Amino acid sequence: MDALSRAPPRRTYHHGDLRQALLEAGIALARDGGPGAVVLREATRRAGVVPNAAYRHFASRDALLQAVRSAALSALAVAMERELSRVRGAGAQADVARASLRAIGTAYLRFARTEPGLFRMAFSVPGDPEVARSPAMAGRSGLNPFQLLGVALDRMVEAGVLSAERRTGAEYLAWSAVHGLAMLALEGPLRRLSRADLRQIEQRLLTMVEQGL
Amino acid sequence: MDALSRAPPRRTYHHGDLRQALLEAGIALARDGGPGAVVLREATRRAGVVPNAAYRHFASRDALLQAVRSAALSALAVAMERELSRVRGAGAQADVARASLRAIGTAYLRFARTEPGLFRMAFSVPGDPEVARSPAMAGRSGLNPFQLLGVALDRMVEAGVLSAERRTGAEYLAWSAVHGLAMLALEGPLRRLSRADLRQIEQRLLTMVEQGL
DNA sequence: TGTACATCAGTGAACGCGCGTTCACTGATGTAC
DNA sequence: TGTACATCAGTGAACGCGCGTTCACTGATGTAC
Repeated sequence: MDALSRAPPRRTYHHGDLRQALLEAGIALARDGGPGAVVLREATRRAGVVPNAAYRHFASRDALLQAVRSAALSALAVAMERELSRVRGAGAQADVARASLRAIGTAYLRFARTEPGLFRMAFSVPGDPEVARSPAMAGRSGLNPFQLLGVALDRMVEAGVLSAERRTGAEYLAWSAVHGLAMLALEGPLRRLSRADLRQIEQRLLTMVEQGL
Repeated sequence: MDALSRAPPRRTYHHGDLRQALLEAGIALARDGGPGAVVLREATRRAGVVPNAAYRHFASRDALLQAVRSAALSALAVAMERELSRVRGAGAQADVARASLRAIGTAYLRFARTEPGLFRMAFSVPGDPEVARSPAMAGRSGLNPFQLLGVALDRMVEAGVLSAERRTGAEYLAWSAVHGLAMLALEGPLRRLSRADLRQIEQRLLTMVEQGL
């Protein structure tokens, strides 16, 4: 256990890229265990370094936490982009627009299911900037998850599927629905649902959003 | 500070109703601070009792936590019932049904806004039984929040506003939407929204659910 | 090419923290006769 | 009505835990001349 989590002894006095190593250790910790599992001392252990060495690279535990959170948001953005890329090419503009929104939602829900630790990291950490502009939180496109959702909604307006009036604040509505299901399934009362049932509900939820927006 | 949180010294050796006192202290702690703030030692301090005395009444910290969680769910149920009682009497069956569902949602969102600590207590605690039948989680009607939602949806079917087919699992969809908004507004990226903006989004969300179901 | 020295990135040891929980105890209460 | 004694509900003292963080340090690196 412990031996596995320790890095092999270094031959050099300097680490090389401790900051990156700590960040990666933090991400690994978040992955299985969520925010609470991101423990500074454990990250240094994994990097094969003495605890206080972390302070050369992060001002505090919270600074590390924020860095991991950015990475989690970025991973979500990438997952969304991947799902979006499967939509392109298909039929009429309206259909593409709708499918794009759905892809965003699908990716969000799948991310929550397959990376619960990172998902909680991304959204249930006191992270100060609401949805900051930092590229650290973005995907390849340079857009963060919230911005990707916004673009998808814009496309729906362009395609004439969503009125400009209803467009305003629509990200909050769509986001809420999808986020709520993710949370309830993750650590709420829907935890015990079978994966099949859950998937079905996910699809119905996305349909509800599509029709209700 | 500390003096305030300590109970006046007892005159009797026995407390009288320590279990209840600990539970109430736990609720107070949850109220401002959420689950993490429910600390066994602090609860005993407030009850004016030595830390380990708690173990006569709760097997562990987690047992206390679960009791507080039940109380939080019960409080939510009561809030829903209160909002529901304002609907009765009005017009056509269909309208009443729709208004009832909306009342449930409104109460849920308001509870999250006005009692954030209890809200988090109710839903982000590892509480084992998914939505248990325990009366400790219920309101005056004997129904817990989830069951109240179910009844409201049933009424919509009776009123012909919702098809039986779409009824199945509809609680998950409605619940998700409302829960997601509550969470995002509470500790997520929507935290900084003004209360007025938030209320407006809440209403739009409820409309989306109504139309999308 | 070689040396002096400032700067950087680690080490080693120690802190205080408050927590949940266990142990052996004692004061108070209520029940049987 | 009075007493003996089991049971109950508190006390007192102590534990180990792992954490984040601070301090004074030293080994390695790179830059100026």
